[in-house]
Amino acid sequence: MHEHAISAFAAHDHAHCSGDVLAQAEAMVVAEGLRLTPVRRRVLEILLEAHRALGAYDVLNRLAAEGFGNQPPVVYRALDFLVEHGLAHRIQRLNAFAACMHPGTAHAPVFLICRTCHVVAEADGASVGSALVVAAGAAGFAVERSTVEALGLCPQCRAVPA
Amino acid sequence: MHEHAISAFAAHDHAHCSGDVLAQAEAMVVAEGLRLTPVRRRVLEILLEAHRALGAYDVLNRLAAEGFGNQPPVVYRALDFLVEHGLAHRIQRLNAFAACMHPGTAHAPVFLICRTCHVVAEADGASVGSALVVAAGAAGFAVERSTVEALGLCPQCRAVPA
DNA sequence: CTTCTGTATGTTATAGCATAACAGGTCAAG
DNA sequence: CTTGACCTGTTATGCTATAACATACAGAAG
Repeated sequence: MHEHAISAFAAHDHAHCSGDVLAQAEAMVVAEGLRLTPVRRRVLEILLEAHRALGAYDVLNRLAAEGFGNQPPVVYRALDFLVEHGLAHRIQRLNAFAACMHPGTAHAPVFLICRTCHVVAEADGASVGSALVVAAGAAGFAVERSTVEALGLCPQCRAVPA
Repeated sequence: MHEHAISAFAAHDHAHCSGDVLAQAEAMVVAEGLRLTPVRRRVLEILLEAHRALGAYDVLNRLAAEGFGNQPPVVYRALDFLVEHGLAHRIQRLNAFAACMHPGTAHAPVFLICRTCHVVAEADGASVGSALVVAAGAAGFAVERSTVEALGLCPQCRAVPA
């Protein structure tokens, strides 16, 4: 599981990884008795194809161009569904959404956002999460959900300074 | 420095802690050759008085009621200044802003947001930050800024379940 | 096969958050 | 007293998100 962030930054076959994730998503949705409807599926595909975080309206524009509804609630509902069931994540810092790269796996994701190329990678946040629980516990605070996002430079952009 | 989160949740004299922080802020601003103008100072005071996260328009409404400009850029510029210089923090999850409770101190803040009473406390995030740097480093990512926010229950709200 | 029911989608309207661009004022340095 | 830097004010607009209601559709019950 440690190689996800690395592979997200490395050159790779997007069509292939998207296909894998989509297959996992379908299996997971069926297993839970949920429905990956055309709109939801297409939104997930759009996020997977983009392979970076997209704003809700970016997704909406693509949906509309394909004959789906072109009003905000259409895309927000689909995004809410995906986020709710762990198939996508919301990137608070960007007011944007990104496909989850390993759905079904329990994870406390950490997002690494490159300020140059805008790629968003998902890293294993288990150690960060436990440090957070400890720090919060010292204040008597019970953590239920957490958001951890880092802004910086990805390996490629570090290697090629602007 | 470990007691900040605790004191933020505990009952205390807001006027007193606000005054302290404001004095620290003034000293810090002078030391750096910056200007804590009336609008900026008033915005900071408003955040300190509220003692929780406020939306930009909440702050703007109070400003406007006191004769300052009543257009969004007025408050956003003041908030940007405060955030830029560490006198306030942006809470991404809430699209809101909170005064920094110990300006001048280098810190990687972690925010603890109570989902019931909406109080926001700032905890020491040093351990969380270093875990984050390690996790990101494994992916070759260089962290420059990070956002760590936890949603959950504060001590008071845990004690008195709804 | 039809009706019922829950869920999903479509649509209208509006609310909330944020910034670009330009105009005018203040103040200290030269 | 002019210049230049910075701050404030204002207009206008754009982006993000949701409430509320109407329609459609699939599967279960009869």
